[in-house]
Amino acid sequence: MEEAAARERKRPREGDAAPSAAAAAGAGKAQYVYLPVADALKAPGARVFLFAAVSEIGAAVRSRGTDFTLTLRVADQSRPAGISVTFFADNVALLPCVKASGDVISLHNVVITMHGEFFVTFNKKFSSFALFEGKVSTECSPYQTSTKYYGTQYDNELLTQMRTWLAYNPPGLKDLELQLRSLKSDTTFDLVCKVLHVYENNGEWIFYVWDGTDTPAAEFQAILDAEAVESSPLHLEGVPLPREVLCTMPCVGTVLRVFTNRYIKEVFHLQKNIYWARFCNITCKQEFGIWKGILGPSSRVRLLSHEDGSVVDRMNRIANQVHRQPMASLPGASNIADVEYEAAGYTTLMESLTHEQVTHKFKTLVRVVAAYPCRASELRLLLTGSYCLRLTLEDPTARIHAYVHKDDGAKFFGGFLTAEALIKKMNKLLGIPEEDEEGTPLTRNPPWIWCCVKSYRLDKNDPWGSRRYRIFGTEIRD
DNA sequence: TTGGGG
Repeated sequence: MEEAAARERKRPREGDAAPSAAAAAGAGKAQYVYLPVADALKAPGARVFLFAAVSEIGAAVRSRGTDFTLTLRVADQSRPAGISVTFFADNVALLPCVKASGDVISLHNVVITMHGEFFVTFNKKFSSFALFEGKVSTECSPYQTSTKYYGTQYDNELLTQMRTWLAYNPPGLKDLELQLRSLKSDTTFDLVCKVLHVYENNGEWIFYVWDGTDTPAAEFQAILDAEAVESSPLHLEGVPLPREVLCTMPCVGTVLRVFTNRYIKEVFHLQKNIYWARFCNITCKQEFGIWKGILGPSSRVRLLSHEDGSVVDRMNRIANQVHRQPMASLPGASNIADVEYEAAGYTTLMESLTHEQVTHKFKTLVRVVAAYPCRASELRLLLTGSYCLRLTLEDPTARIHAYVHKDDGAKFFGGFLTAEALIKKMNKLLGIPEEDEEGTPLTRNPPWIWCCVKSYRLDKNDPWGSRRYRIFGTEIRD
């Protein structure tokens, strides 16, 4: 009798709870109390009550049936790795709308299922939920509840416990999280970033993502494959971004292109709005010295709200950023170029690309990643003064082609040089190391140089299409 | 019914 009374006391007032669930949970167990997630897994098929923190927020999408569906990952102390919860509802507004990861969710009458691994299913007929803010607060009432949610006498106490646990175990902190500034090739990591643009073509998707930091400057093969150097691309995508999209890109920090040929269901939301997101289990590599993100079979995309801890952290860092110059060039750019255009302010390449006027002059800090021509035999032709040199300039925000006009060649190279001196200067510019006793080094690492560049147009009728860049007032020092 | 990561 007493046991039954105790059970009754602990049982939330949820009148329509099915008796079969109690039977499934085994005799004598008070099934209608909240269970630690790890314990709930011992009762697959049973309806259970869970009180957990939301660690990942999926996007609401239409199911293959008639409903809308949403997946959250929730965790508690008993299972910090968390478990996936699938919600169904015939209306998006009925799905949980989690404000930030780390918020707390109460789940009543959800069912544990096992399909290779454990899942939690929210059944729209008999399950209910409530969402609470995860940050420490005296506010204990939920900010969203489903219909049929009846709070229990344990809610407040569990909420306080969960908030305390969360304060020491923030859900955003993952050991495999990297920023763009610390990218590494061939490792799998998570990236918290703002998705600025999504491009689709024939089942291939490109996500343009940004976290306010600069990708590391690439090292190139030192043995000059002239063809590879001359054809060094300005960007990885086949079709360059249309100007109206380009102009929405930030002027500081790298916009990383993340490629996939898999359909990512969050893509709909990302195309419609600019979101912060967590790209999970992604990899990266360099192509032509440009970083490229890749979403593989095990990668996922999770939308994050602006209130999410990881996002707030990124935005604070961006707001506090003092250096607009490329991070990799700090503490000081090598002084191999001497710049006349003292009056001009510093401008990133993206700032120039998105400048509202075609024609303008600026001073920038860049690396020369490629040159055309670069073969010694052809470089000699520059000495005749009737050819121009095309340099591929790079900073963390963009690459451009900039021409050293034939009239500016002598100024740029610091006088009329012998062929040998010219080749030596070009090698220095491209970061090609001089041979030493050890033999030819394997990599070249172009130095950062200050450059004056002017932007102009060839055709009045097509100013943007015929836009060119030309280097002026810049001299390569010995 | 639908849908689903370690």
